[in-house]
Amino acid sequence: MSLSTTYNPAQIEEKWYNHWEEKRYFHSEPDEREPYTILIPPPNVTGVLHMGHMLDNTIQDVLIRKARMEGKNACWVPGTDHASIATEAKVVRKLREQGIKKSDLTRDQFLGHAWEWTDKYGGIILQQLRRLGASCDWDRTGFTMDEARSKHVMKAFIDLYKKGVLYRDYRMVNWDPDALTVLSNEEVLYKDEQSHLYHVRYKIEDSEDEWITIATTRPETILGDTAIAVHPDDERYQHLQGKKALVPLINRSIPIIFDDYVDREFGTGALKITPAHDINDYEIGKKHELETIDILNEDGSISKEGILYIGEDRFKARKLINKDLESAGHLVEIEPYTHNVGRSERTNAIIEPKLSLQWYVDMSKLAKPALENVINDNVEFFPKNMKNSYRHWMENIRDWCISRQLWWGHRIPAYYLKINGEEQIFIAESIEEALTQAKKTTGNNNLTESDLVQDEDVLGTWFSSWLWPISLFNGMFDQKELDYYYPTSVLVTGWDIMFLWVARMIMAGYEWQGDKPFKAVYFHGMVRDKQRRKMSKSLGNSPDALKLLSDYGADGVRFGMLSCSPAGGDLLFDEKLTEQGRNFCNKLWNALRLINGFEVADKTQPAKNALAIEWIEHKTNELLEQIDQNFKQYRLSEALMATYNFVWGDFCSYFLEVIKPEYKDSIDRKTYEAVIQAFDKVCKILHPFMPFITEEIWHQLSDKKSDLIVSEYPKPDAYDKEVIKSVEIAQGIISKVREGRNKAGSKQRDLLDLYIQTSDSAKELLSIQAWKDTVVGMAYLGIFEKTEVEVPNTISFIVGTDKFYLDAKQEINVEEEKQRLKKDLEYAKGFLASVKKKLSNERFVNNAPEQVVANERKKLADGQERLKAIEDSLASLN
RNA sequence: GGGCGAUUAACUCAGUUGGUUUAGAGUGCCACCCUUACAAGGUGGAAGUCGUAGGUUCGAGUCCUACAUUGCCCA
Repeated sequence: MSLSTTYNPAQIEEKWYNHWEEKRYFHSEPDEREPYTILIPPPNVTGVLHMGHMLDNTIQDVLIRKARMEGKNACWVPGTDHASIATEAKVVRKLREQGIKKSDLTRDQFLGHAWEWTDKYGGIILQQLRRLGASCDWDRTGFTMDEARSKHVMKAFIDLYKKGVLYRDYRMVNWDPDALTVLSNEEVLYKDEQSHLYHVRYKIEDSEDEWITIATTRPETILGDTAIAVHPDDERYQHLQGKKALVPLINRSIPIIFDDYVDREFGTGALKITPAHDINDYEIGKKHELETIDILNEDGSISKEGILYIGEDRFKARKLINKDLESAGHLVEIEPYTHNVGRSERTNAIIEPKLSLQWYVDMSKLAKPALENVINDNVEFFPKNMKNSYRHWMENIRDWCISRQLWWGHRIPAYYLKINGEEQIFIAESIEEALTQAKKTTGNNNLTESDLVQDEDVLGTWFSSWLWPISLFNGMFDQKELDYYYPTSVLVTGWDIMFLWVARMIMAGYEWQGDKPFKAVYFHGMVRDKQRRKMSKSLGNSPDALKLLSDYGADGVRFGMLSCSPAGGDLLFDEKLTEQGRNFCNKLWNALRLINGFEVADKTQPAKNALAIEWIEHKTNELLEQIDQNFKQYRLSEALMATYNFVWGDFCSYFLEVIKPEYKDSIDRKTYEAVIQAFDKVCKILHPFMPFITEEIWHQLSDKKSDLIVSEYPKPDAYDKEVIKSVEIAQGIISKVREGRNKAGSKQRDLLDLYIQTSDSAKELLSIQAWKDTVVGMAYLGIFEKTEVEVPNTISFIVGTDKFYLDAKQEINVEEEKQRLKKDLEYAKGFLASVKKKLSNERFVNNAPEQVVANERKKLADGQERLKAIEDSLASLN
């Protein structure tokens, strides 16, 4: 059989993914095995695969595949969320392109379009995850707006209402004028932005020419001013007690009030108060019983109450009012100013503080168990320091605004009955149920459904997402599956949604199941570009995920994503890393080509092969132990790098090179079988990280009845450090011979002679035939023998404490050799000095543990031996 | 303003309760090599006062304090 010299992933990946799916390896049903469960953080139903998804899902797939191989009942449940705001915005935009306005449609008509859109684009991302190799149980795919999940949302809402945890209140909220909805605090992103501070003077009422100057970043809100506030102790303004000022351009008379909220240092020390458009002003307004004038419409344009610029957008109005203020002589100064601006996470629109009536969840009770159980590690966070921000947020938690002024989502099951101008609320799953309640409460049996009006708003998407760990198993209606899978094993997600989602899932878990939703949370970093900028569409700095998969193969991309993703830290993505992954695949592929090309013969196994086999087994166990340690702490990138170094350095560069037969020669059967076995093990270890190529190699290596994906993951076994050490000495010698060869410019396969200075350890090493053969073979030596005396015209070096002489069969450059030895000498001396310093310190000898002191003594003895060897060599050159 | 972290080679990062021969890896860099699995490769090499200044200790990259630089979260 002949294989191409480079690995071609495309067909192989498709072949194996289809095979795995056909065999239903990804599907899970409860049984007697230990479950290992992961729930996908649902991506937006209309989203497409980007770098963040690839990282998040690669990690999940690694964990789930390893668990599956370890014999656990692995269940990875996929799904999507309906992304209220994002999806509605997309649908509205699409309709607008067709010349249809949302306001021209009925709610049902609009939802028809939205579902059509969802059916068309929904699930694309789930298809794309298959390309990555994600081994999800697709039969269990959930969607936050499907029937089962919707039932949970309704039940949760009704349940919370009955418990008195839900309430409706008129408050200052975060208004998104583009999406035309309120947002929760967590959906607003704050950032410093360049802007201007406008100094505007207001005339004092009934004065000739007396003014008071305020500073504002939002001059358009002047139209809604209902007071000017100054600090009670501010001497500049004492004379204005009881006076009034006139709002520029509209001449509304407003009081000058005194309140110690005002910061005397800021601007002019005088603050304009606009209760309808600033949260702090609102508080002051309430305190001083000021009038509240809302000058903005929902879309951010000026309302009738604004008097001027009616219908103009808030930013256009700002420009207009500046011009008018200036020409009327009110504008004193404009200074550049940087301030914190909140924008909508979804639409990027600048958030408008707005008074409105919304539904809230009282968080005080829900937060308590959610905080406790993270602090005491009942729910374990990785990395640990994430607990700090979690605690901080939880301890300062504010109530959760859950209503959204949208149509796409779960409509709030609240029905309002108006009698004599007074409103009564009935919370029920259906209007029939609400009517029954209404009749009962009012005693009026003549009420009909038309007397009730359902809330026009929907619930925010996170109100369905927080139920995900419960709703995916239908937990509120049937505990059977939930009892088996819940709590799930681990949640893998980015730290950016810790509050938005993770915290709330924990709350929901304790609220409805009385238990945590997952045992651990693994927070990974954000994917950034090399300049540490977050990858985003608008910056255009994000590589096309699907193109990467085509160019480098899924295994290569997975390697690239993982190898640079320390837990919690940012991930600086560089295409070079996927290239490294691709090259690694190629390395594996060529190891396969080598082994497949072996001609097997029934003959005696060379001793050096037996030693190499013993060694690779020990090294594999050493690796397995490291991997085990790393996985326990979710240090996936370290586990992968350890494996990479093992495969490339130990398995390919050393093991295969040692056992590789001479050109045209055959390999003995015993060695061949051991090589297959060792490579099989490599495939198993690597499979969770790089599933496709390992499955292919596994089958190409030998005839197998079953597939790698469901094979048994190797368990770490005890390993012999002595064997590893003796081979390390051999490797040290081989490396030094190569260095000498390089320096002398002799060809790699010219046989050179190597002598070892007689010593106890030298005798012992040379007495092991396998060991000696290894060195002779790998270093291409003619002679490898002991010597009592210094061998002239050779390159000398030290490995461990033994001294070697390499005869490169040509005149050595004495000066160069001297320089090199002098450098070694310096190092040895410096080393000895530091050891001596420690040992001559009485307090060290007396206080340090015995072992530490003994080790220092050994260092001293070894160091002295080496020093002498170098000095001897130098002397012989003179 | 409150809180949390970071600072180790040119770059990205390990360094696990202080002691494993004066610090490791990957990438990059330099030199030599189309050699018989692999040039998407091989062999070898150079490269770091562990942010600064103090302190604790027999011993500090590791612990403490201050400072500098920097990132993030919350207001």
